[in-house]
Amino acid sequence: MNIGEVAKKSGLPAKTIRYYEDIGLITPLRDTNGYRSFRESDMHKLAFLGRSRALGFTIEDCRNLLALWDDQDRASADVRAIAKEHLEQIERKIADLQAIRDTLSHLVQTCAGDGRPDCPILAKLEKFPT
Amino acid sequence: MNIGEVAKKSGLPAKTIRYYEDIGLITPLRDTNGYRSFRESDMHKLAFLGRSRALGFTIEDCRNLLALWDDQDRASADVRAIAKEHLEQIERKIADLQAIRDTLSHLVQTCAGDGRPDCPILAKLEKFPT
DNA sequence: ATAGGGCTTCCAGTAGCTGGAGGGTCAAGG
DNA sequence: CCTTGACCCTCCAGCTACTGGAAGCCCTAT
Repeated sequence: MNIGEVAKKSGLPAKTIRYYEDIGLITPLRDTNGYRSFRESDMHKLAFLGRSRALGFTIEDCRNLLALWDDQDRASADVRAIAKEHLEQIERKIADLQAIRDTLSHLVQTCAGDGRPDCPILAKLEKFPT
Repeated sequence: MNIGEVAKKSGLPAKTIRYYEDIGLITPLRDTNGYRSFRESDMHKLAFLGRSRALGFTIEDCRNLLALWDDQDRASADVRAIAKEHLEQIERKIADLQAIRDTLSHLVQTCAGDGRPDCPILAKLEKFPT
């Protein structure tokens, strides 16, 4: 399979696939003409990567998950630890964003949003104790 | 005021303050020895920037907010538009993260997390239709 | 032969800093 | 007067995870 086909099947841009090769996540073969030649197993890995990335795992997490995936003798605890740590990060991020959202939505609501210069948003940014 | 003092007062690292000067957000004076010399107005702007950034506004948003802040004749509608757009982005991001969190927390719950290789997390990453 | 599409590499840029090298400046203590 | 240590300076590189573009080869169809 050439990169175009793999890109279509996996949903990942060709650029991204080349990048994943660059950083050693996959190692497709090469045809005599220099074109990358993807096996089913490469395709499989790319799909795995696409899903992991869609769940917000970092590339390094993905690298580790991929290694665990390849290892038939892995302990599920290792996988779970990565996922749990990631989950906690996500939860922290959600909490942060919710706090921001609350502040911001309050500000947007109290701002007249008309032609006058008077603006509680700027007032808050000016004075709000961080 | 030297950069160290400003850093302490504003809570921003000196590196960041220099960076903000680099990209034209502030323009402190210079002493004869080459040291940056910050006025109260610079300090004030940095505090404004710190708060805007803490609310997740991009640097470009900050630049625009700062310009509006400086402009006594601004229309509050302009400020509100920036904040509202940002708020909507935040809300989208929260929704995305919540979806991820739900998937992930379900996976973490169903994974035994013991020494056995059997792992629903990897199974999901392998098969889940993106 | 030529046109098009697909493939290759390599370089640069994105956002918002952050770390470090290499060096000048200043105030206090010996 | 000299040294020490805490400042300050500039410039360059690196971080994440790609993305865009230039320059050029390959393959198929007409």
